[in-house]
Amino acid sequence: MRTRFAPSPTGSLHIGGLRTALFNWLFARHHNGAFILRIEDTDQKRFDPTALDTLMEALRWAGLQWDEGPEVGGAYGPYVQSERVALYQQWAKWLVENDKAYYCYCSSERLQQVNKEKEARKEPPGYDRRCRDLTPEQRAAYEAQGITPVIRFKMPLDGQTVVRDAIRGESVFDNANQQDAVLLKSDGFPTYHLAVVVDDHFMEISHVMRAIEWFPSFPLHVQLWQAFGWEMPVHAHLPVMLNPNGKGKMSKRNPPRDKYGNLIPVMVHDYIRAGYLPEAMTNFLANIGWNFGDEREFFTMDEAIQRFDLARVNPANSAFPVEKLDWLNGEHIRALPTDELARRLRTVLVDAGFAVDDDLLRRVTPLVQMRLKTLNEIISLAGFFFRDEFLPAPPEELIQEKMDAQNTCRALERAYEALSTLDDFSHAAQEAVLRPLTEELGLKPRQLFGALRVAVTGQRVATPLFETNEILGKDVVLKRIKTASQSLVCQP
RNA sequence: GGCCCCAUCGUCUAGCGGUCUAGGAUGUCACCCUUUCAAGGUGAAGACACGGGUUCGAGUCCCGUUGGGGCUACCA
Repeated sequence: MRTRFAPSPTGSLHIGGLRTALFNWLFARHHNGAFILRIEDTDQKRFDPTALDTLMEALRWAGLQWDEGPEVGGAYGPYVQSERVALYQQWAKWLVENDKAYYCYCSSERLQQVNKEKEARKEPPGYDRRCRDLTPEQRAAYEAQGITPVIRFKMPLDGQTVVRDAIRGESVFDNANQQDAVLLKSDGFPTYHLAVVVDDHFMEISHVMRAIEWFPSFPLHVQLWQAFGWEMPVHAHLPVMLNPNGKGKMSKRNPPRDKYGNLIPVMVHDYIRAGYLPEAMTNFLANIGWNFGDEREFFTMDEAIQRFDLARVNPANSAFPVEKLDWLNGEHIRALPTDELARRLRTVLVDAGFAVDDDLLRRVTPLVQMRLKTLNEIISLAGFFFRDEFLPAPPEELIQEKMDAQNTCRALERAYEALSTLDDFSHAAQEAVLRPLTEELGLKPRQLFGALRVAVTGQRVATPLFETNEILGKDVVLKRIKTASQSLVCQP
């Protein structure tokens, strides 16, 4: 079994592209086959020299290593279409010689004119096939004018094309509705239609899994395979991922938003930057349009490989379920060994400009592990551990529910006294003196501990108080409590 | 507009003629736990788009309607 992912390098990798790549990869791995990366860079106008690296980086991040393709090579190369142009030209010519295709000399101006007229007559747009049956004399006349022709496919004028998709079965298209598509452009480069058939054939691809957007050109491809007389691989068209509201497919134009109106990313790199785990991302994507087979939705890619099967691919399009991504990311964060999580958090902190003490990070990590939905949340939740300078909260933040400045100040002073007596500053030792203090002061634990948390961390929402204090150390903690109580101007 | 694809809780899905008074997950809400926030536990609300067939029997098969989506380039 051989599958391929064949993106065009026009920018960073689209999240939908990653899903397509993932399904191809899972299928190949399940069957112990090969997963091939092929670069479809036949559109010179949209060429972006940095895109290929970005694309490969995204695939590697997701763990989708390819067995053949750029950088790794393989027996069916080259794997970049711009390096295969001679092959496409050769086979385009073969089609012309065998009366399956023809040279077309029409200018794009004429094509536009034809479409304008068709539109006026309320006819569907399309080429009028003027060059389909040119005499040798007519051709010679055009050639004499120095016009570089394109090569168009001779689509059968009548009859039907039956296509077979592994996910939805057979569909029938009337040939009369089809176009004589351009196969070879006047710049000598192939269009997608020619290149995909030639490459899938010579690269011996056994299963083509691609986006449903290709379905309308499927009859053309089927006719091309037949014209060449080559055996066609199994084709499966994957459903599209729609915006979370179900309106239109995910794209940069038509930016997707979650139910609160927040923009959600479309590009893989934006998810990387946002602190999502590759384990979560692939797990999430595998659950869209495919399912594990039992009721589990949380699984590893090794487990998915064991079970991956085209029969469980759902033909229906789906809205992008963003909330599940956050949930799954949290689950994967919790499933990580603590030192591994620390390693990944380190990158986030360093990127945010913190000087990271690894010993400190190792102690903080267990406190945040069950609280993070994304790695980036470490900054807002526990960034205070790593900041050089302490940023105290405004004094009013110290005052808890049903308390006032006076009793808050008093409580902080009493806590200061209690903690300063401790030689052992472990969280257990702190709790042993602070919990009785709540009763003595007639406060609820949430009131006293809440005030202390704000005093010590500078935030209302933070890591658990005693464990946090233990890491910060007695000196720092006492100093911050004093600062806090002084900010409240207590009455004696 | 034309061609094509699709249709189960808000969302992702299970269901491949009888086991469906439709299962799971997420999200929402409530309660429990609780030092904040999480995590965890318990529970609640929540769907077979509609109309015809076929069949002893339809969420499951067929047709139509409606709705949604995709495509309609010398882009992929």
